[in-house]
Amino acid sequence: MSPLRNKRVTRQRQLVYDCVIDRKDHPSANEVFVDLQSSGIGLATVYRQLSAMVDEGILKSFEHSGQIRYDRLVTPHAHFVCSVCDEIWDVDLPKNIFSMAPVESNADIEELDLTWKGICKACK
Amino acid sequence: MSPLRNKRVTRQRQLVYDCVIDRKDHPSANEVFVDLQSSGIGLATVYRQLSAMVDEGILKSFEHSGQIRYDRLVTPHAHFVCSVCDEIWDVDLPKNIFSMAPVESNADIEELDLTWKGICKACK
DNA sequence: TTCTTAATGATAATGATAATCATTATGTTT
DNA sequence: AAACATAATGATTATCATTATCATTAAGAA
Repeated sequence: MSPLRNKRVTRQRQLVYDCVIDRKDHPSANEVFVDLQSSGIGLATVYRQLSAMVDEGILKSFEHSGQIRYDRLVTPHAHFVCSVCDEIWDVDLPKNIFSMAPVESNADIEELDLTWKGICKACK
Repeated sequence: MSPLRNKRVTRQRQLVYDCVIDRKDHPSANEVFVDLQSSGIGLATVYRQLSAMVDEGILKSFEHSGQIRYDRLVTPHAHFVCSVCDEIWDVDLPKNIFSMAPVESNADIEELDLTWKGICKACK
């Protein structure tokens, strides 16, 4: 998926998109901004482009320790977070998880957030 | 579980605890503060007591649309969030969910966060 | 009752994100 | 290629949630 989407392709939009794709992790807006410092991009533009791309379905986002993290992987998946180093990994959802939706809700499930927490291999 | 726990039992601690227990929902610190306005409690004290109670295991917390929500239910459970009215319900975890931990993580799972999202019965 | 010190409350500080607005530059039209 | 309409940008300010500071207060022990 390209960073186009009936939007103007500005130099800044391309920079933000490429940064998230290249990093392969789950950066915050500020981390993207720091990476792109030398380009002279403005912080507000980084925030705007990231949230625009989430609205367009090009990126996903989730909350993590008080800030929004961005994810280049937009297909359904879960996360594993190490409670020691705080690193985040994309992991598979349990098979058939969507069939395990709670009956209490009595509602159609649109999406889910699943985050596993533990100590990663490296920290153990 | 009482709000004791080798801490001094102040009037404010009791007020904060009772408020969360009585509300039966998932209030933010500010919502607790508003409820207790007439008592003259300070906002900082509400924040301090809530996070202290989480540390002590008396309450649980989770992030929701940019703020910390507090939960009187401390046993493992999931949440259902309505994408229309933004209300939150406690729901059961899928059976044996802990046995479905991702092999990729190669780690012991300490806990998990699971939030289902959809449109609730009332909003449909 | 006195004493020790944890807890409080008022307030300032911080950090993340959103809003504002004059300026710039993209994509289209001529 | 030049002009145009307007979306996007960047500098800045504002907002919101939360944390830190510190003088004062009040639990709970002596």
